[in-house]
Amino acid sequence: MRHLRDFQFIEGVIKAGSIRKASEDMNITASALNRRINRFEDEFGFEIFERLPRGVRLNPAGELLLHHIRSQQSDFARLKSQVSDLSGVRRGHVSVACSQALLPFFLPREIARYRNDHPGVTFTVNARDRVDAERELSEFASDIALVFEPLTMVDFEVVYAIAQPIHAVMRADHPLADQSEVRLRDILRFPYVAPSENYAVRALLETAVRRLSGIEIAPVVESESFDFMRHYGAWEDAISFQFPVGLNLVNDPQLVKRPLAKRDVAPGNLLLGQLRGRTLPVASARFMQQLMTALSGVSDVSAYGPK
Amino acid sequence: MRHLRDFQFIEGVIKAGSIRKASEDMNITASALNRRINRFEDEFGFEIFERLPRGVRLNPAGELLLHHIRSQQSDFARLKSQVSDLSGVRRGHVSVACSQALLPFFLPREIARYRNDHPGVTFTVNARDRVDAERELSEFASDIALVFEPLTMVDFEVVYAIAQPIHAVMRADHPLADQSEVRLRDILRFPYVAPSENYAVRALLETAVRRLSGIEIAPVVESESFDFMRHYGAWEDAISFQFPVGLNLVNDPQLVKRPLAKRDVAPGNLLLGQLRGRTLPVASARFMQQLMTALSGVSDVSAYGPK
DNA sequence: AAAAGTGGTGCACAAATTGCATCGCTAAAG
DNA sequence: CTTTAGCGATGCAATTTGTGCACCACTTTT
Repeated sequence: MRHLRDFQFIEGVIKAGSIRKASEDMNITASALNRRINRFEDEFGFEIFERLPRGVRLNPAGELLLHHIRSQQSDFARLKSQVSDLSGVRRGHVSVACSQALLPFFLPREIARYRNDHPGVTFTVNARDRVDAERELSEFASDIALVFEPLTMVDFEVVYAIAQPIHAVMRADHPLADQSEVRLRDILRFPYVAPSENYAVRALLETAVRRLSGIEIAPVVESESFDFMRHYGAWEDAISFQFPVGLNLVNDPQLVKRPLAKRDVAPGNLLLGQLRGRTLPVASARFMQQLMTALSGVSDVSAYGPK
Repeated sequence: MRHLRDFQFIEGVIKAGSIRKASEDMNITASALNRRINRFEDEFGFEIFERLPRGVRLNPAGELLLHHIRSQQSDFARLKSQVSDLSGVRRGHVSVACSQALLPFFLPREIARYRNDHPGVTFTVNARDRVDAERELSEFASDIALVFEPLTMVDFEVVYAIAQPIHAVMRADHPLADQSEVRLRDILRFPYVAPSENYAVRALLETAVRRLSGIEIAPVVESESFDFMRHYGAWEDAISFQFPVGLNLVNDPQLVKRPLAKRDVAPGNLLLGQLRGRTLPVASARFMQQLMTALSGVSDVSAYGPK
């Protein structure tokens, strides 16, 4: 849209760090771009960039303006989504930032189901840790976040929350597999893999283990990739940890999952949220509705695994 | 601002009802204006006007767009207010829609006090009944509303509420003046003036009187102007009705106010509010804060009258 | 049937925007 | 200490964009 061009240029300059670099990215001369910026600052009444010898950087007023730009672009997208909604076809784009655990099974299923009803809606899905997810919300880079135990929570408006006990995933012939729930002490005697420090599973395990004096967490393999850890089980008979929403073991009869005893490890909270106070586009709001109902009937998800 | 020009033209066309009429108002040719509109619709992807033989009118998509325009203009004003706020001087503009009762005394005092601290802030004050006040909020024509008993309340977010018992205002030598509170039955035997039907005072009186079978409200003078009614007391010894926030009798020793008995007439609610979900500009938000503290210490206001 | 509205369009002209060359400046490199 | 490379700003000509005028097709009112 025409009236957003200045804003797009400003965003380009911010990202590039200098007017000249930005001009190369955006098919415009540095001189023209420079004048656009200057003219905008004139009309706006305030400078928004600090001029440094090596380029430009936003000043505090510019930070406020940047947030306004992001917010306005998102508003405009919502407007178009609303308009196309009332002209019959449901169009739009939904962007989700989520924990890795939801990538292999839960989100693909839900998105496919949504797109089955509304083929005009497209999706962006990105794995983000709980800090980055919130940052993306506040930068309007994502509409919806679905993460375990977010940390700061100032801009994160929780729409739906569900407790998820950590499950131990192991081979069906594992010595612990015949117990309906497993104790943390017992697990730590066997080889196990665990995610690295900034993931919720690991944090919950750490706090739980801290109560067992003299024991430390010592995974045989530590990784940031849940995908990798899941596949690792095919090669060594090691226990891994997962939240049940991320699991679909019906296709893999060799693996079973067992909940950790609640008195040992606190359950994690899976939080569905958005930017505080923001009104989502139609498509995103509806998809969030669907996620809520899917999560509230999450026993269905568990049903895919052994009872 | 440059990027809002299209929006301003669109607003002009909406107000004028036809492109040609709008073009006369806005120093532009009908042909140029027409092309701006068409180009905008092209880029927007949807028509926003219905073309009628006698002009143009918004279609549903246009209504949504109009709301977006209003919201964006207000957002932009807030942004500028925030920016000038961080550059030291507090500037801005506050627009208030309020009940008539607050015009003579309460609001002038509060605005003067605010402007004493922040001379850069300007004000718009308009008397609006409780329906129009809410409409103005949702059209972004007013930032703050301060009214008695608003009706629809869907877009009206109540920020602060305070109960106001109706007071009877009479001459100091009136037969009822020696009572600390007056009964409705007694008042109705004397001449009295009352506001017309769509004001909260009248509505509360009507519902109260309806419980006294066989009696009807019969004011000797009925008016929409509280100002007129207050002055009328100088000419005829008649009782009038007012909320205490609107009264400052310290300058008029000839008049006294007495509360109506609570068991006779329900107190009215004075509601301070804004558009639901809106983030107000800095100046408006601070002024609303001041109003809240002023209202919470409203016993000070009553102290201006006789105890 | 005529008149007075309306929105839409081709064309010449005016205005705003852009690209190029260049300046003055500062920090990093030699 | 000088040199160099990169930065933002600016004057001027070229070009793109927007505007005004005259006019069309159409509908309602007179």
